[in-house]
Amino acid sequence: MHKSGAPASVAYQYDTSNPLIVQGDRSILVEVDNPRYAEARDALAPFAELEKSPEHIHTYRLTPLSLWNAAAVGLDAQAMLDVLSRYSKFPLPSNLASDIAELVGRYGRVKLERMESEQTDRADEGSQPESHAGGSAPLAALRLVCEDEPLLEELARQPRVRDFLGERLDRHSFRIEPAHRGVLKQALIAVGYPAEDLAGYTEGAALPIHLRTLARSGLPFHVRDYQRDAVDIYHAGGDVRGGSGVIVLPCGAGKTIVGIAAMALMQRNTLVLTTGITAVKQWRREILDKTDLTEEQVAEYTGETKNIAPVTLATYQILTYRPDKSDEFPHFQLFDQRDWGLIVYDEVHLLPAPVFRVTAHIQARRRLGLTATLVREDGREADVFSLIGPKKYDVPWRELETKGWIAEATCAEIRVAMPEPLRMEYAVAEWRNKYRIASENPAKDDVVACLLDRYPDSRVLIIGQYLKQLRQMRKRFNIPLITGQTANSEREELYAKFRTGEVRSLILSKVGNFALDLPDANVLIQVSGTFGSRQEEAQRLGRILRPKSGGEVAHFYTLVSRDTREQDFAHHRQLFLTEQGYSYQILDGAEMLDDAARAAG
DNA sequence: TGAGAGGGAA
DNA sequence: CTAGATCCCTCTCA
Repeated sequence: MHKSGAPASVAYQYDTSNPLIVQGDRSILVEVDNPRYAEARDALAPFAELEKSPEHIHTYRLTPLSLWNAAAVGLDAQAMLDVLSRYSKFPLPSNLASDIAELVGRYGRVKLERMESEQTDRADEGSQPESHAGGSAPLAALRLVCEDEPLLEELARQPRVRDFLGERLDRHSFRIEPAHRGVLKQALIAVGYPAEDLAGYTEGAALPIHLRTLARSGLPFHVRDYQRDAVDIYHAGGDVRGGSGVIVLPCGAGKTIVGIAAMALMQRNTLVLTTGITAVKQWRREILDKTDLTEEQVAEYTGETKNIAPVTLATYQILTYRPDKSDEFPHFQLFDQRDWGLIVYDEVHLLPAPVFRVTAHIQARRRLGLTATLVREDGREADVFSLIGPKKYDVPWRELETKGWIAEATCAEIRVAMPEPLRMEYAVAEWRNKYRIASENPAKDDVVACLLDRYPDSRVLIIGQYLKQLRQMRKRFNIPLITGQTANSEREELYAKFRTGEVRSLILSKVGNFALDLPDANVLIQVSGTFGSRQEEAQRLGRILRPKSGGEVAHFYTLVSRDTREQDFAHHRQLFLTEQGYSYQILDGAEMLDDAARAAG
């Protein structure tokens, strides 16, 4: 997917009209108003992380993890330096080239390999897989290999790493117990040398799966180009380089289809882990609709049904369940119930700690992570990298927009002043209460009214975090409200009415973050949200990204109290989408109201 | 046997 | 930092 840039010998035209300032601390300043901004941003995105995005200058950073993820898809240091040089105002800081080369070069300096050389060759995907009724073969021992002897010595002396090394095999390698494969990788990334895992996988029990060209629903079905690319790249290198990693795709881009296509490629018993029961049901529906598997072959393993079949769908929560604080996780046995050949981690950015732990023990199983935003709010990205695998594929959201797979969307941040008495309340409030006071700013209601008037023919969703605030809006606008307390039957009824247009707008609490069956809308108004959650922002935008029949543009508005903590959190929330190429227009709430009043005469 | 409420967890 | 939603278990009631 990523092409390496110009050859190293090219002389660059450093010019102050270029958009980047590259600094020695591996931060990069990007001029947003520069004509080459979009181009530079897209070139930067594969190996840099957006850290701050105030109006005019954005700050990106080359973090070890962003560089290693790029290295894992084959981007080399020279290609990255080429990008920086091409868009830089000034010659790069003298230390930077060696600094980047050093960091990027660390990925793969140590490798995990299988001990035996007589690796049994597996038949290619095209041919019929043989059946493996007898369960998995005994796990072969592994070795950690590093051609750089002093480095290996240094690593072997690191306390965190030392414990997982077996006997010294020769100058360049140690024996590794298969059980230590995961924890060793975690230790190595923690000391700054992520291992490249080339030890391969156990086959898993065979399961013939074929994709239908005509879905059971009667609609034609085919895997889209980018979905096919994602699976091919995930699998590239067969069982040595392929077979584990993460695919990043926007909400609504069909991650389930990617998972199903991976299953069809592997032809193995598969365990799918998801965030909730509704997701389990959705996966099951899709699998039955789009493959030739039968009802009996696809089982749900959740709080309500505990079936196990060649394809089993489970929730993260049932895995993390522990009776009375014991250290036992009774449902972990699910991992041993079958000879799984593939484990799919849906919404891998939400993977909970105990599932990391068990995943560390099953590193011989192929693993596929799926997510819309690889960023976690808890800083455990390194665990995803070492235990699920590096990022294998992503497409900027805007690229899918250009191709028409997701709707074009505009984003706007509307700053709303707080009324005078509230400003005083805010000023004297305790630090921890300020966010809520700002979020519930009642002046937002007037702006919502204004937006509702502006889009009389659109389907509008209003999403917020505080029930009190939402109830107030329901009262004022007489729009139905759905919260966690709303009975399922009532939810479905409202969704259905919204779909047919009988109900034009809905107010949603945090249910809107999870509801998979929520119909698509054209306009989304966010009136409050969870602190700085980038993921939530992305998820909510995703609600309006389904392509519109007439190709209409979707609109995302986020309402923020001016000069408050909420504004700071709002900025953090926007980072991921900004990285994806969306820009937030800043609007003034008071001006909007004035304009609306004038227009009304 | 199944539905529904309540508590605890992350 | 908080509030809210979800899920899983157990208990109760029919």
